[in-house]
Amino acid sequence: MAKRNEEFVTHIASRTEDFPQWYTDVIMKTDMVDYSDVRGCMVIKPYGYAVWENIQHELDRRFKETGHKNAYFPLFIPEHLLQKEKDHVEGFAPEVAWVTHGGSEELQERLCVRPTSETIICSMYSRWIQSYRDLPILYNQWANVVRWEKATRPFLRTMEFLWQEGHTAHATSAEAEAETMTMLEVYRSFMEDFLAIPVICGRKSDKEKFAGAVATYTLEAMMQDGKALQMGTSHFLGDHFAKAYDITYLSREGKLEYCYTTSWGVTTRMIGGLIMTHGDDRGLIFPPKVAPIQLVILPIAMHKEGVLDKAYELKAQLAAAGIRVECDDSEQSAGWKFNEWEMKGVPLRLEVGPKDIEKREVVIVRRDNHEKSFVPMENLVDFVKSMLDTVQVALYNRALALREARVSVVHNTDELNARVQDGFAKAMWCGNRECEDKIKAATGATTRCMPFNHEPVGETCVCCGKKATAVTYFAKSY
RNA sequence: CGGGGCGUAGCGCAGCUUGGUAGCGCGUUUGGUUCGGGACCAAAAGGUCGUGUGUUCAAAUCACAUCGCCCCGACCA
Repeated sequence: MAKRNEEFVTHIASRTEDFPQWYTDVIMKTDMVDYSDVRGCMVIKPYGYAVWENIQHELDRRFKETGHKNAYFPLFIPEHLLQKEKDHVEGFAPEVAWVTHGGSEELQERLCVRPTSETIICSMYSRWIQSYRDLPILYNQWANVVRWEKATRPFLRTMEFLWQEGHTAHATSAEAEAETMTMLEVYRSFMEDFLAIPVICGRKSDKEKFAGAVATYTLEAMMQDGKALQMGTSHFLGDHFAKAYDITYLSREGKLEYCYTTSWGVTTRMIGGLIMTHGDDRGLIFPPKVAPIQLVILPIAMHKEGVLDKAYELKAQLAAAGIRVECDDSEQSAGWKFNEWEMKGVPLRLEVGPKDIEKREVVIVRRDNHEKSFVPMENLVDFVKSMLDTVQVALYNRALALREARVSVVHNTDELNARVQDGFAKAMWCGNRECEDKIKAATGATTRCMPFNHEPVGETCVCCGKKATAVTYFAKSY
């Protein structure tokens, strides 16, 4: 019956032959999203939104563990507030949506729909912060933002998207820098442990950094087509915003000082990263920790005496153990269900039929490698728990191996150009914008980041041959 | 914003070159047999061919315009 499967996979494009088409096919056919009547905006359907909810719960827990509190700021920002930080407004102005009318009346001052909230939040911080005793302020908000993008793709770039944005204010530069690094590490461990996506952490070039930041730190992941996806960023804003928005405090010594601020965010784009990191030609593969459904029960010959009852009993047992489990008792053939749930990326499948009930066992099949186990019913919960952990780790290791196979050190632009066709080039760079632009024009690749604690891989710039200052990753990116 | 592709039943598509009764597959509905890798038989429902204007006795088909979507590039935390 292998032939049937080949017919099935023609329903979604092959990811090696047409990766973009594969991506679109998979998210549409698994019912994660739908296009809407608004250009560039998507509907996140329940199966997709469940992934976001799992991400939110886990990140929110980690934010609170590191001392942050949630708040909510307005969607609208008056134009005069946006104008105050020069680099920031220059960076965002081209993609801002404006509200000009309330009902039929024209507004005296236009309102911007937030593309990010530094401006409105900093203006509030300037009111709330008077003394060193008010610091630090460690707030986060879960919100939607709007950026008027010209080209969009579901999850990866949409005009409206969901995210969290942390905004903190500190007494000293060192404290704010430490916060920037703390949150980068929160993101790194979340992405690697929870999403099973290996990331490369490092600093962005001046060209690529956040508009208005002193320094931007990023987490870069490699997708299966070798392109980079920026999974999240953490910004050290120095005193730029504090000066623009007049956030000052009276120090212990009685001196008026400017604050130092940070901001950090991750978005629904991570869901796109999840899909493009783990999926295969049969569809999605979710790491167990983030999977909307961790195990699906498929009753075989379910109209035979006792099969459905046993399936429901096993479901209750697994649910009671905290496993996200579903039982598919719909009127479809078993074969159809196998393919459907594989496409939807459920990490484990449990088959139970008359033969199994007789032997007091069930069949468990892994989504990632199709390995089949026969498990005695009395060991079920323990087996499933440990198998979910095994799959979680296996997916991370597979993604890491794939990335390592496609990263290499390059010493000239020809090598760099060849490498970035399907992977990351690691090279020395002089740090000058001219070389960065030249490489972009010649190869389509941009600087992704300058990683921490990497040994130099040479002494001269891959482009100009002058003295190099930093190890840098170059790649084509989303 | 540039280049390419596409809008026909819920979904995927054919039909357009050479104008003349709206087609196929999947899904859906009804009944029956099935069920361990996308089952089978029988019957049925489902369409202002993206939109507008024009050419014509006649337009899904030709022309012009327009809207939308997808991919590549440019641009972009």
